[in-house]
Amino acid sequence: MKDLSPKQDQILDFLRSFIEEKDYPPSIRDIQEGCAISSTSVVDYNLRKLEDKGYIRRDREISRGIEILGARGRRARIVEIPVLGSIAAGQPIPVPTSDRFGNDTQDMVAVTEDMVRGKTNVFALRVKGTSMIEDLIDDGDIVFLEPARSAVDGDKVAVWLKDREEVTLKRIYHEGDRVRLQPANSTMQPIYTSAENVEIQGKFISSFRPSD
Amino acid sequence: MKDLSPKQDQILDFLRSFIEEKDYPPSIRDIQEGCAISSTSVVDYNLRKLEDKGYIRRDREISRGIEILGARGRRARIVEIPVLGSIAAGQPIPVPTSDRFGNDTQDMVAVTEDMVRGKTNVFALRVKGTSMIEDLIDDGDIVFLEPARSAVDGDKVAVWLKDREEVTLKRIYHEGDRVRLQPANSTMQPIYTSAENVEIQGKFISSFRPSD
DNA sequence: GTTCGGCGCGAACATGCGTTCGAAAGGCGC
DNA sequence: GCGCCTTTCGAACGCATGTTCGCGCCGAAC
Repeated sequence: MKDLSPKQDQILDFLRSFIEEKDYPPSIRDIQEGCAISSTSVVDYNLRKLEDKGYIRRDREISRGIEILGARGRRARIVEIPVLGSIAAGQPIPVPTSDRFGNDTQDMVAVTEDMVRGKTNVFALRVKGTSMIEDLIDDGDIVFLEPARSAVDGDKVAVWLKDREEVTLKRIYHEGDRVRLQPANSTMQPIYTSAENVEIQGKFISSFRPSD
Repeated sequence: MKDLSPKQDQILDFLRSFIEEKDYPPSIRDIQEGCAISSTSVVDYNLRKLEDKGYIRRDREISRGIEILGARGRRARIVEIPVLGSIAAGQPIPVPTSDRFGNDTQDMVAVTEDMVRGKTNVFALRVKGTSMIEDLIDDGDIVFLEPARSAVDGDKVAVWLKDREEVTLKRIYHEGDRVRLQPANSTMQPIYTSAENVEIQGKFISSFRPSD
């Protein structure tokens, strides 16, 4: 796992840029041409070296069976999260689409999965307004939520208010047969409504502030 | 760009999971086996259909020359950002390493590049303490910074304090030949020090709060 | 019924591509 | 100089893989 020869370094660089551009690994002969090497066996030789040193992984007998390891290669699992819309701005958010891949032009953000704690089906919303400012959630923040239909008192949840036809982000408290939706902003009043009127959409996981 | 047959849908799914797992696209025959198709020509046929419909791109005559387009394929540029250490906790942070890829075991987070506004060489730090709480930066947050050697008054910057040998995140104000490092916490006092004593490391871009 | 187009099938073909082998050309210590 | 190892070279071998073509199997339109 030490330093590598200039040629190996060159090959590694070529590997990266090739994959970056084409989205699939190069063949031995691609590398040969790309690095101006005279023989395929030289490429093979150095590839073995790189494998020994742990920089790449190769699937033998398989064309283009090269995988970059280490640093960039030991890639953390990356999840792409749809940004479904805005929250607490009065307008309804689109119902979480069937995901799969119909949502072509939809906003997406990608994060390492530890940023959403390995949860699945996480979605995101843009926060409008400062109703949760004391929970350090500001206007313009992006909040990550995991789908949920229920929550315990004090949870920060996105809820659908049937009568208002809007989604809002608040702390939730069950009080008998009604629900208190508590903003984290001392200048704002809680919303009291009936339990039937609220439909929990998701629970707060984490948040991101795009800019200053 | 309309709906696709069950077989095409299946192939597309297989493509995704294969690439996800192996890091390189499957061959025609890989698809054949993986989807229990009896002939390679059937795969080829449906692959052409998928290409016509714009779901994939193929490089002819090239083994495994398949690239997924659309939705997941038109992948947003993802940048990996090193989390260099903690800030404002008293201990120094390691000097931003030479990047390239010597930093194997280093913590990394990946985000879409719009989350760091396309800046380059961005790095990240974990925040310790609540000295910036009123700027909505809490203990445990991860802040993204762009390298900078100077800043204008009011900027949130990470500065190296030579005499204390520590890095801290504060708002900076130049006051004559001295510098005021202003915490965003009314219970804390600003730090006054000489301009020579501070070395600006980076400017605040954005922040992320991992958990509730 | 017949026809036609979408789709699947299997086999053969041509070539892309990984692998192997023998030989030779450097470094490096002796 | 002499060994010994690493690296390079060129060519051939052979499997892996993309491509093609003729032939069936429908279901829809006529």
